Amino acid sequence: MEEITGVVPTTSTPYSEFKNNLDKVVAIKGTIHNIRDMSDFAFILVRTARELIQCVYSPEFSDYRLNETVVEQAAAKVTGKVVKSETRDGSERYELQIHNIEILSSPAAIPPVVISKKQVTCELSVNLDNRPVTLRNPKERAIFKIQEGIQRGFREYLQSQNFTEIHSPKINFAGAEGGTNVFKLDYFGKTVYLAQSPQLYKQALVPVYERVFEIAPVFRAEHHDTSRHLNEYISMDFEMGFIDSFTDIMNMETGALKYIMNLLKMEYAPEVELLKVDIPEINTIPCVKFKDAKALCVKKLKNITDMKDFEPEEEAFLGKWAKQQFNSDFLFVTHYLSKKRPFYTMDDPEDPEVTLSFDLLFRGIEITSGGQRIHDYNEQVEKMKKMGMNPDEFETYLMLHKYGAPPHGGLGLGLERLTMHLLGFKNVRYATMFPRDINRVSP
RNA sequence: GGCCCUAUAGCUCAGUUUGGUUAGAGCGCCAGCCUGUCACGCUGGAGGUCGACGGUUCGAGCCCGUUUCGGGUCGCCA
Repeated sequence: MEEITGVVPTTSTPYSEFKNNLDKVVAIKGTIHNIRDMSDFAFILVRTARELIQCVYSPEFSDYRLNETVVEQAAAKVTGKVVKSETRDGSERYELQIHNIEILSSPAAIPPVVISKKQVTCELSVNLDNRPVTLRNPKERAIFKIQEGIQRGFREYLQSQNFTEIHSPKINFAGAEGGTNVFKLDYFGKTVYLAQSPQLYKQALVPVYERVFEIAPVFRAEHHDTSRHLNEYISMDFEMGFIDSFTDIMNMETGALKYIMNLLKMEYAPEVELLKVDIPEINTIPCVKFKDAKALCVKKLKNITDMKDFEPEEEAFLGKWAKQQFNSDFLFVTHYLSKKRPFYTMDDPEDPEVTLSFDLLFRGIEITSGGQRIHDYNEQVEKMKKMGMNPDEFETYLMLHKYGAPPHGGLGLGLERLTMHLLGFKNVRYATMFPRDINRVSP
């Protein structure tokens, strides 16, 4: 066995380590991604956790002789010397002169779709059917590395702001929020429901920890068959106490988004480059009141019928407007109508028709819903009655208010939707590793 | 769920004026060649119940009906 003289690159010390090992012998473990057989030599691209490393086989310096076991998708340990690549464009790159290849595992069949090219070219449903394989493609996996960066940024920023990370139960006895449909489940003979939001739990924890957040799946039994709906998705939620105004929540979100975008630029550069991600610049995010935004839409667009909410066309228009007017990819729309918001939303004391709530539009699509919550017990009970709900059914939830809650508020952010719009996809499923929708529960 | 579109090789798609012998291409796969590729290139080869069922016709990938799968769009929302 040849002596290893260099530092072995691992998933934590990847390709960038190469230049520190120039002319030294290292061993890398990875999957054979592509083989370009030239004449009496060959290029073998090895796929490691985050990049492709070019290895060169030639009888000149390889003790090993290529054989039929060296195939795409075989797991291998490749030993060799780190040298500078000959590149046509003169860019500085390094490669491995193969001394030896040890095959660690061999595939039983060739992949059903081509994953060794730059792009996976099959259609979405075929891609999803073959997810365990198609995700191996560098561009496909970069999507979910970016998604990891988004949730990591959300977590790190909130931790820096003294938020406590929580996990609320996903199996619940009460249907809780209502409005949208919940999945029913048999639970030892009782009917229980899958959580459609951590809302009630994160509010309950405000008097405990003051600031809490959760990144977790939520379940919606909606019969929507669209390019932006999932029946299970990752919700990034936070809730904070002792706020002076619901603008505190918007400021916190602005801070989190700034942090996330910066983190992507700094630590996810290979993926950002590979996917040509257009990372938005965020300074301050402009705000517009719902009724002003609606007036603008009515003025500029035809056939506006729903005066209580926005249609997709209106959101798209407001996105363009924010870009032109404020040079912002983001736009807060505030003071939504009381009747269109959930029962826990606080009404504006100056105008009870509207709420102290907001949505965040990103490039013309809604990604967040948030606002200030009712903290006074009697006020919450009254609002429930007004909305035709029975407060007795919400006894556990109302313990929050009954035994004292500070002024508070929070928001929920759909991780897949944010990923989708950041990467410019037309379908949320491209930004979902294993989507669960009305027709798909596998793989 | 409503409306519109589609289904041909493992994948992505052609299949023509008017239905007519053995249904084509690119990628992938297999074999051979190529001294630096980087979506390598070149030559050759294998690979098809034309989604399924029924109908019209001397004859259907093509026309008609039914059905299933897939895509788009709308209801709602993150």
